[in-house]
Amino acid sequence: MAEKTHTRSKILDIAEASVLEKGFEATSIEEIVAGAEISRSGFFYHFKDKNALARAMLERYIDAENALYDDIFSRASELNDDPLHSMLIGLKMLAEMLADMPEGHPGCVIAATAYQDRLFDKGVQDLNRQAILGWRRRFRAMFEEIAAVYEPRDDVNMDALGDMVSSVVEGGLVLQRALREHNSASEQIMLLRSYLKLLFSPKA
Amino acid sequence: MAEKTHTRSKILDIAEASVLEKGFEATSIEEIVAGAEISRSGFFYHFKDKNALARAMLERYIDAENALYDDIFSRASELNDDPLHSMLIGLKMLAEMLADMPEGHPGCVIAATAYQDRLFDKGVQDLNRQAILGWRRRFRAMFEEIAAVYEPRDDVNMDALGDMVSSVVEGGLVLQRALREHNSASEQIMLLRSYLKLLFSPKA
DNA sequence: GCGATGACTGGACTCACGGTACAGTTGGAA
DNA sequence: TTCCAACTGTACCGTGAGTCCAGTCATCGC
Repeated sequence: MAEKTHTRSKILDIAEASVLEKGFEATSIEEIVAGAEISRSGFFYHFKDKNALARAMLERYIDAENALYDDIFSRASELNDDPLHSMLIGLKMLAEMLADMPEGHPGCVIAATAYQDRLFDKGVQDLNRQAILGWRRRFRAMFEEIAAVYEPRDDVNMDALGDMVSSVVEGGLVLQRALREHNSASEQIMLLRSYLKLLFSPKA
Repeated sequence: MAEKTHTRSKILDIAEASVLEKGFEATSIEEIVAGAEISRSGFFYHFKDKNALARAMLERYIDAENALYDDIFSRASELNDDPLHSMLIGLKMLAEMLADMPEGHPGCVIAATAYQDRLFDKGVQDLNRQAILGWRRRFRAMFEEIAAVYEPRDDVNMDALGDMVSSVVEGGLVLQRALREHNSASEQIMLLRSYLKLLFSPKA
């Protein structure tokens, strides 16, 4: 996602950092333009309003998240041919990555937009929805591949299981933020990993 | 939590409904006073500012959530003496309860305040934190009781496992909100139930 | 060299909303 | 009757989003 201009991407950088730190509403345009060293008019030249900014941020974040998942799980599948084991390796890598991000992970962006609903227009909300549905498909496919090899030990809804990755990440990030602990999200992912290990363990 | 006055609790009712529907920031005082049929001054008579309102809402919500957990898990333990089975019954009841709430569950309140951070004062954030820590202790104790009977099939961090209930509820609610599906949270709880079933299943 | 265009700046303005200040009203308990 | 809690009404301030618009400056095709 090469930005059209340097200024535009600079605005997005500053805005993202500020939104992650204190939320979208609490991030003022004043503050963004000060950080980006531009004028207020300059901001509105690039973004029609705060909604357009939210949309651009969300797009950027979703692309980054998809790239991250692509990277992690392709590296994991290179390390092990078995679909279950490569999934477990991938989740471990994801957990480590989250633990290494001291000031939290942009996953917040999804929850933040979800919880500020009417503040954003339909475009932003659809973007959010489509991203989560994309992750559902992605992980569902991976779980089906695993299930073809290891018969699941419990009868589970595969769509829900696909959603579980997003759910655990988001839930973990909520706790992490509320508790001011920096490892909740990675611990929750390790529990998901534990679940998958048991769910797809070969029958005795 | 009997409210001091009728008006005060009416304000909280209206505010809660509006916050659940569109978020805290998007809920204006103007709108609350119109709904409660009082004057702006009346609002500020009861609440020093929006922060005080948030705090009161959070307190009310946390009390209700605790009462809900008390109710569900005490009923569940009456239905079955075994700690694992009563936990599984309780989670099923929780899932059904969430599925029956068409317009979502106030769990949002926790995530909403978590994601609007700097908007609230330390008091509100601590309230949030203490509530989650309380739930961690509650469920951790229940899981330890189960683990005393059924040796866990995987080595898990018991604090993280205690947190998992809150995490799954919050994560599920985020998805539910973002996807505009009304059963994500209950499905995620059923997956947590499935995990616990496998984790504490008697060894073959 | 010239005009068009893209990327801005500056300033004046409106509006909504949170919040303050304070004087006045009302109904019921002591 | 007096006192107080629970309000109402009005006027006012600051902040931040968003609009409008005139002007600047560099660059690129012609």
